[in-house]
Amino acid sequence: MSIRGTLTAHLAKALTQCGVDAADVVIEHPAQLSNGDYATGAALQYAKQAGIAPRALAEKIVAALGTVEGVSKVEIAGAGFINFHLAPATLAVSVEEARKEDMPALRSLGGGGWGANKNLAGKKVMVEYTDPNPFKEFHIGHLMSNAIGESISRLVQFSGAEVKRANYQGDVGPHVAKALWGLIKLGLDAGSAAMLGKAYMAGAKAYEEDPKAKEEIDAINAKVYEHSDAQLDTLYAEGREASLKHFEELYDVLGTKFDYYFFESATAPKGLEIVRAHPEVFEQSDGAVVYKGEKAGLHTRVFITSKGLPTYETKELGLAELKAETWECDTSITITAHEQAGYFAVVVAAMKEVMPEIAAKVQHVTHGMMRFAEGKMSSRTGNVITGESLLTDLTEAARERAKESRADNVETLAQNVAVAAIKYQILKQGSGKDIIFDRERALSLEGDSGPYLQYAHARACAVVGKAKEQKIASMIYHTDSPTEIERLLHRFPEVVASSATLLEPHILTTYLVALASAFNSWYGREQILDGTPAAAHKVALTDAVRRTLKNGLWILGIPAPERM
RNA sequence: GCCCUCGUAGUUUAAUGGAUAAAACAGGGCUCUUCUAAGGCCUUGAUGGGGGUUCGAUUCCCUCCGAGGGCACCA
Repeated sequence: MSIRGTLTAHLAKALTQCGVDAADVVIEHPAQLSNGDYATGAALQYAKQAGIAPRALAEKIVAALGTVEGVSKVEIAGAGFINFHLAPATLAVSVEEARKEDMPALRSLGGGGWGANKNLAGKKVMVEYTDPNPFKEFHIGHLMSNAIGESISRLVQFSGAEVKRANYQGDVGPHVAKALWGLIKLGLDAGSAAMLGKAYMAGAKAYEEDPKAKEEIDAINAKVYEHSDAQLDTLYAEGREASLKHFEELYDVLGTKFDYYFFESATAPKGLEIVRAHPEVFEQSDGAVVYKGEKAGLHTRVFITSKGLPTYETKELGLAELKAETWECDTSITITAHEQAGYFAVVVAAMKEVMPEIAAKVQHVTHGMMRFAEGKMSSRTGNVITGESLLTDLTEAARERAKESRADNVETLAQNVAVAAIKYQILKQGSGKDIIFDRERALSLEGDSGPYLQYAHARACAVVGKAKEQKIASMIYHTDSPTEIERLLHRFPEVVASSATLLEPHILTTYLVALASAFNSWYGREQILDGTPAAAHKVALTDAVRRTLKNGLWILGIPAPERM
């Protein structure tokens, strides 16, 4: 049993002995390490029920607890908190665990077993994220969805579930028609991703401003659905391929590998079939087919337009069925921006009526929008900032530093640092809030940042490597009085577990910075390879930090270079 | 108008209802002839207003103010 489990069991028993009927026993990690490794406010919580003062109850509880194996000290603090300090030997177990070699079976999980849990063992989870649209730019929102989705996928994997990554892309619809219109009018090359972006911008602008262009674009849209124009189909195929190929290059840099790709061209007919098969659910209204969300406390949305074309809502129903046919899972998570929450709620309400088994598995995770700190709305060139240009700019900034690093490959390091900078800024905060992206801050590559974590990891790697070279032993002495580092290391698996349960990568991010900071501070104070017998212990500790940062960064989807 | 998020140092973010509200950046001052200075050390500074629930509220409830998003043929 874990030390946490042991503590909870002992505490529950002690509370009962004190005559307290405790519904739940809460054990937390004190924010301040000086307050111990675990703590409970049970005495405060149940003082009223017990009819005595909190501190008096705390003393009774501590007396009833007796000795708990693995705990070296129990103290009462503040208003009546009971703080538990773990024995050095208990902490040493965690440190050794952190240093264990990866088990081959777990190697595919990046860092291996340290920090993993079995909370979702045997479960199958599909995570859909990124979702860029071919023919359009890969924008900041896609970068956000990608960073969050990848990290959630990995958290779920670290919880023992089998995960499949899915990417859903809009390869039909008005935006495609706009891009095709632009390609034709401007005579651009459909084989170039950059030209596609240009064509789309032109088409989108004309659609708003020119009624004739709008008519033409609508006609193209219909033709693409119907495949009624061979020439158009050829152009379409060329553009689609170029776009998808380009996205693939970005996924490679970002560290995502999708298992399934779904396309609107496939979900649209499927969705239409579903909607048409359920006239009792979807109603006719002003020539369109709608779902009246009011019956579920929501609002009405159009599923099939009066022109007979499926909307995104209908395609989403088709997607849900397509996913279920492709891979049967227990949970299907979709990551989108918060602006789609209202739309998604209506789709799920409709889904509950027409395919309840599938609807029951659906989970929607939303994130805020990325906005830019004032006065920094455009990139140097004056264009809108795309996800790609942001990456390019960050890589350029990182390259200057990388040139003076120890990296074998400057370009690779620069790219890794850039990915770390951007992903960190996305993952460091809780979901729901808009992300204010400050490019100056991100480009500085200092302080509370992805590169900070990478640097601490690389530094730990260097020390461990040097120790190996000098054939210095590496082992933990249980007699040593534990430092902040051991105590933080012990928390890692629990942090990963709660981060995974809440699907909140920022919990892990916050923890890793605390660990890296404690390590850097200790590094500044201590000479690790000091030629004394104590060096063995310090090397082991450094090794455990290295491994924890490595696994933690892996979960965040941030590369962990060994030299920089 | 209705619905969904969100208001914490100058700025960007932390804080499963708990302890002295934690960091980073920016500002000021130190620190590489010792293992990586993308580092370390010192220093100034905050819970939008008002009620309520609670032993205890940044956290939960109500209200006001403010920001962002959504609400029929876009995705």
